[in-house]
Formats: sequence, structure tokens, C-alpha cells
Amino acid sequence: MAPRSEEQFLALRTKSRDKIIEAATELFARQGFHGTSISAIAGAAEISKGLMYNYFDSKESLLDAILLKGFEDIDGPMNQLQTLKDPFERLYAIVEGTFAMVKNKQDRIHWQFMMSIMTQHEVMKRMHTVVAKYMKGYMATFESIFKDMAVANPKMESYRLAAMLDGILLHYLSVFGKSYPLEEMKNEILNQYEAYRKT
Amino acid sequence: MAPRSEEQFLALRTKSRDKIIEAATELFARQGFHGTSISAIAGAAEISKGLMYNYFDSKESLLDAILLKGFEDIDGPMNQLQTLKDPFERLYAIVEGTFAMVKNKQDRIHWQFMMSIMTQHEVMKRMHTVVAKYMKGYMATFESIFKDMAVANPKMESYRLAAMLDGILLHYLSVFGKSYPLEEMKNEILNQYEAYRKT
Amino acid sequence: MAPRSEEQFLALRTKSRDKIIEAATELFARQGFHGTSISAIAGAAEISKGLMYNYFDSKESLLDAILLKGFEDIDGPMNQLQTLKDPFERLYAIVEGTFAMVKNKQDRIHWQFMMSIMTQHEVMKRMHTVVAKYMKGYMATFESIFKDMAVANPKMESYRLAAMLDGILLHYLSVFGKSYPLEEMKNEILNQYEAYRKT
Amino acid sequence: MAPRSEEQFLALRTKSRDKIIEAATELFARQGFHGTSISAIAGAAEISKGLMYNYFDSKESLLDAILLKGFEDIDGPMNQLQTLKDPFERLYAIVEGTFAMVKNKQDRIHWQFMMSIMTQHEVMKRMHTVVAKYMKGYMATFESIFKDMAVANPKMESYRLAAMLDGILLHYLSVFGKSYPLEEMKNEILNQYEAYRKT
DNA sequence: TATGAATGAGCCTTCATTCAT
DNA sequence: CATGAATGAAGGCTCATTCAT
Repeated sequence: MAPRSEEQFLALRTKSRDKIIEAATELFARQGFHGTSISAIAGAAEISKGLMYNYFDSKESLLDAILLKGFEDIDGPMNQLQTLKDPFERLYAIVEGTFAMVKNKQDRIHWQFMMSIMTQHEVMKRMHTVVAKYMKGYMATFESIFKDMAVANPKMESYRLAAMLDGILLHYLSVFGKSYPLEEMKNEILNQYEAYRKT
Repeated sequence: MAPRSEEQFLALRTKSRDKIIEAATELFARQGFHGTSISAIAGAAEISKGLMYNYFDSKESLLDAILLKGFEDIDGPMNQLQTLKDPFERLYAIVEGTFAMVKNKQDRIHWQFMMSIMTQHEVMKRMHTVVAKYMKGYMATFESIFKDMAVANPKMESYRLAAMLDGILLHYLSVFGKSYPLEEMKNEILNQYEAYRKT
Repeated sequence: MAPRSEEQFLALRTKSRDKIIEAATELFARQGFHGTSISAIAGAAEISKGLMYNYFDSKESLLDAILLKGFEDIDGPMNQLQTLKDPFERLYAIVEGTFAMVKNKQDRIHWQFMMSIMTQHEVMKRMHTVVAKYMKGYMATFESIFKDMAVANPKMESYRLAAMLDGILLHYLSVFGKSYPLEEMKNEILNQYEAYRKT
Repeated sequence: MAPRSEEQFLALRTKSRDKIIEAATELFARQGFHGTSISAIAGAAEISKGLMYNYFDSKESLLDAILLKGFEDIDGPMNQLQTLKDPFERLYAIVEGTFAMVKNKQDRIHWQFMMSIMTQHEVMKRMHTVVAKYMKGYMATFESIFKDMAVANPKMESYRLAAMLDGILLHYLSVFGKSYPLEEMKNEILNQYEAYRKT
């Protein structure tokens, strides 16, 4: 047999790495970081315990990778929206996307976990720079939207919208659950900016 | 010799229990729940390792007690405000109090911890009922204020304010830190309701 | 009030001591020695933990006292039988008494525990002398009976009867339980000596 | 490098497991179950403390495995005897084997331990079914022997022999020790059935 | 004599990580 | 690249015992 090409190797590596991340995310979300053992992750990812350490230096660095991937998963779609001309359309898409993302029962626990990671001092000691970078990116996106909308104070308006969105998610995901008026809250937000719609 | 009196025993118990809660709160906040050992707590509280178990069934139930105390610490002052006649004054006091509470550098880490507890699935599985009870209490307080203010939809307005407040805290405590425009955000909120001020 | 007399003090002491022994026996039998805490014993005996140590030097010495009491409880009735003239009557009474003792469901667990103590090397290291003394007493009783019966080899017959009795108890109490033909075994034993009955 | 082969893994596992059982049996017998720590077992077996838990779920399940092995160790030789034609020869071999087994000073403490396990309520709660299965097997063996001997009531005779044997062992191992007339007792038993010898 | 808070050694168990193959 | 047996530190927790009152 011919030796595997470079790309094949890379593909294999990526596949195993993804399987691990996927399995770990699921388990962490359901049982917590400390409630999930490397054994369990290896089992779920159908690889051996030892192999894990070929891809991640430690359990913690696996967690960091998951957090990173969480941000990237939001980042991609968000950047796609830049193509939309109308700033209200962009905002609308972001808000709709955020709420949709969180509504799926399957995903709810996943986002609750993301939120729980980000509120933990121990994790943020390591990951603060990365998290801040992404958050600033989102804020910049908001700001550019509000500029295009000719909102009075785009920067502050960005802070307000971000706080409102995350506050809603926090309440919905961790405190009130299904009884939360998620849809109404979404409409409240959108209505507030409705006046800026151009079309 | 005669055994200690009931009051003597109670005093002993109260003192030890308080020392444990105080030490554990500090350590949990700084190092996380799993990063803090019972040994460390006992050391900080200057008691023996085993004594903790005279007062709490487990490390987890100690955490629960801390969470509970956190809510009670907010609850007391909040209920005091009911005496204020002007609803705007009540709102003003709550908002000012909340921001003040969180600003003290000493306390920041403590409130970040409270927030991190509440976002953790494993904790909420046990404490959801209790947390929900307190949250509903706060919402009721908000609602009654907005009713007195004759705001159009007091219930929804409560959800909005609560989300905004917690979103701000989340961003300030866990993501942006000192660079967060805390003061401006506070003013934004208050300005919004300024029109309802009666005096 | 007049000071308590010596006897009253002694009576109190004895009463507490007995309550402890009674409670401990019950708990040990049901949960095992190591499965029973001093706290639990004190609770069941309705005294304080500290008081236990006025009566017994340690948990182990309490166990020893229980074992001792077990032997004494058999010893008393057994010695009473010496008054019976007919040796077969004496034997009959002993055998009947033994089987009766063990049949009561309440008591079964208690005798199973006695047996379990006596088979434990760690306990026997301490108590071997005492146990041996009592056992030899019983053997002497048997031997005197068989002598009076003019059995060929009284000493060996004593060993045989003792082994048979304890073997039956062992099987009944620990292995076969209710399905054991206890009554038939008793009759087998008695029938064997029936020929020696004098009346 | 290639991972170990299946057989290599199995060999490793078998070796470690056996070492653990051997070490634990010795220590349990000498110091009792509760008097023996996992640390001590690991030390004696020359493995790390944690490794025990790769092979046994808990200290208790290790005890269970030991008990099981004890029965299997008797079971094998006993079943071999089925090939003997003369039932008296079979009985003779069993009785001789039993007494021989127990006489070796090295093994005495081991069999005392087996007996002590079987008398302990806490153990029997878990293992009763298993123990009963083996005991019934032995009883069946006895019964078939007595049937072949044309003894009047084979079933009852089995109970009698079993009780006598275990009673003797109990007295020898736990109470009387070296002073016990073990040899004479053996002869008594054998003489009793001598008449049934065919050759 | 009586109480129960306090001690602290010691236990079982878990699990991230290593490493020989 | 892949395996899983082996390690060992560390942790939560129990409980016999002590002691100030």
C-alpha cells in the first residue's frame, strides 16, 4: 500500500480530535467538567485514554479547546451577515440567530455549559484574553450596525444590547427555564429597533 | 462538673458554623468549588477537618448553604426598601444598591462566584427550587414597582430590567472587568425611568 | 433531699450500663460491629457519647462485655439444670433449651452475631481465654451427664454432642435459614440418647 | 510502536489479579476485613493502591471474590471424587480431605477466616445465594453417597454429617485449637460408616 | 456524673497522567 | 499512531476518643 499522504494523516488527526471534542462537550455539559473523567470521554469518543494526550495536553486544555470552538461556532455565521446591506437586517439576523440557537432543547444544555464556563473565575484566569477578544469582536459588529443605523451612541447601545441578550440567555438557561417568555423578549428587542428598518 | 448549658452549646455551634461558611465562601470564590479542599477550608476557618461534618452533611451541602446565605443577604436589604413610598425611589435604591454591592473590589469575586454557582447545571439540579423562589420574589418586587409607576406592561418590564441588570453584572464581573462602563450603564437604566419620578 | 445511698448509685450505674449493652447488642447484631458507631449506640441507649466511656474503656471492651454477657445468659439456666436427677432429663432440657433459644426470630440475629464474634480471629485473640473457660464448663456439664448415663466414652461423647449442636446452629443461623430441618435435627439428637432415659 | 496484544494484556491482568487476591486473603485472615486497609493489601501484593480498583469494584467485592474462590477451591477436588465407585471410599476421601485441609497450620487461619465470613450477616446479605448454591451442592454429594450406601434416610444423614463436620471445624478452628481431639473425631465419624464399606 | 463540640488519624476511592509495548 | 495497565497523589468523609464545662 502506498503510504498515506500528508492530507490523509491530517484528516485522520482532525477526525479524532473532533470526535474527542464532540464527546467531551456533550459529557461536560451534562455532568460538569469535574464530573466527567478522561476515561468516560475516551470511551464516548471511541479512542483509548492514552490517545487523548496526543491531541490535548491535559483535561484543562481540552476544556479550553471546547470553549474556543464554542466561540468559533458563533463567529462564523456572524461574520457571514456582514454581507447584508441593511443594518437592521443584520441586527435582526443576529438576534433571531441567537434565540434560535438556544431554543433547541438539545442545545440548551450546551449553551448553559458555555455560560457556566465563562462565569468561572478559575477558567477565566486562563482564558480571559481569548474570551475578551471574541467579545470585543461581537461588540464591534454591534457598534458598526448601530453606526449604520445612525443610533445616537453606538458604543453604549452595543453594551446595552449585549447585556440584554446575555441577561436573557442567563435567565432562560439557568433560572427560569421553559417558563421564560423567550419569544416576547425577542420581540421586545426587535421592536425597539424596528424604527431603523430601511425596507 | 455540670455539662455546658443549652446557650453555651448554641453559641459554640453558631460561632463554628459561621467561621466555616465565611472561610469556604472566600476559598470557593477564589479557587472554585472543586479547587478547594475540605482541608483548606478547615485550615482557613481554624477548625479541624472533621468538624465541618458536624454542621454540613457534605461539601455540597456547604455550597448550598453558601448560596442560600447569598440570597438572604440580598433579600434583607431589598425588603427594607418596601417602606419607600415613591416607586421610582424604590427602583433607584435597588439599582444603586446592586451596582454598589458589586463595585467593591473585595466583593467582586464573591458575586462572580454567586453567578457561577447559578449557571452550573449540577448545582441547579439540587437548588433550582430555592433559587427560583428568590428570583420570583425579586421579580414580584420589580413588578409592584412598575405597577405603581403605571408602566404599560409591568411584568414584561420586570423581565427586561432583571435581564439587563444581570447581563450587566455578567459582563462586568466575568468578561470586561474594570474596563466596563459600569457607571454609564447604571445611568442609562435610571434615566430610562426618570420620567416616572414623582418628586 | 437526702444524698443517694450507695445502693442507689450502684443501681443507676448498673441500669445505664445495661442499657448500653442492650442497645449495642441489638445494633451490632443488625449492622455489625464496624457498621455501628458509638454515636448510634449512645443514641439508642439514650445517653451521651461521653458517658459511654465511663462504663467501657473502648468500643472493643464493650464488645467483649457483650460476648461475656452472652455466655452468662446461657450459663445461669444451664447450671440450674444440675438439680434434675435423671441425666437424660438434664440433656433433654439442654437440647430443648438450645433449640428454643435460637428459634425465636427476634433472637436469631442475636445468636448469629454471637457466632460471628466467636469465629473472628481478631476478637478471639483477646477473648480466647474467657471463651475457652465457658466452653470447658459446658463440656464438663455434658461429660457429667454422660457419665451418669454410663455412656462408654463420656469425654468424646461430649465433643460429639457439642460439635453437632454448634454445627446445627451454624447451618441454621448462617446458611440454610428457615429451610433448615431444625425440628428433625433436634429429634435425631434426642432419639439417639432415648435409650438412656430412666423413667 | 504497536500496542500490546490481547494475550499480553490478559497475562498482565491475570497476574495482578491473582497477586491481589492472594495478598488480601492472607491479610484478611490475620487481621480481619476491617483491620486490613487497601494500602496494606497493595503493599503486600506489590502493586499500587489504585490498581485494586481496576480489578474489583470495592473492598467488599474483593472479599466476595475471595469467598467465591474458597468455595471453588473445595469444589474442584470434591467433584473429582465422583469417579470412585465405592460410596464409602468417596465419603472416606471427603472426610480425610476435609480434616487434612484444615490441619496444616498455615491453612488453619485461612479456614477460620472462611468460617468467619460465612457467619457474618453483612456478608451473607450479599453472598447468600452463592453460598447456598455451593452448600446445596455438597449436600447433594453427601446424599448421593448415602443413597449408594443404602442408608435409611439419606437426606437427614447428609444434614447430620454436614453439621458434625462443620461443628468440628468450628470448635477446632475457633475455640479449642491444638488441644482439640481432631484425629479422634475423624475416626469417630469414619467408624460410624465403616459397616457400609464394600471392599 | 453528664454533655456534645472538637479533634485528627486513617480510611476508601477516584482519576489525570504516564509508559511499556 | 494506539493501547490500557499501572501509578500515586489527593480528596471527601467517618468515627473512636478526648475534654472543657
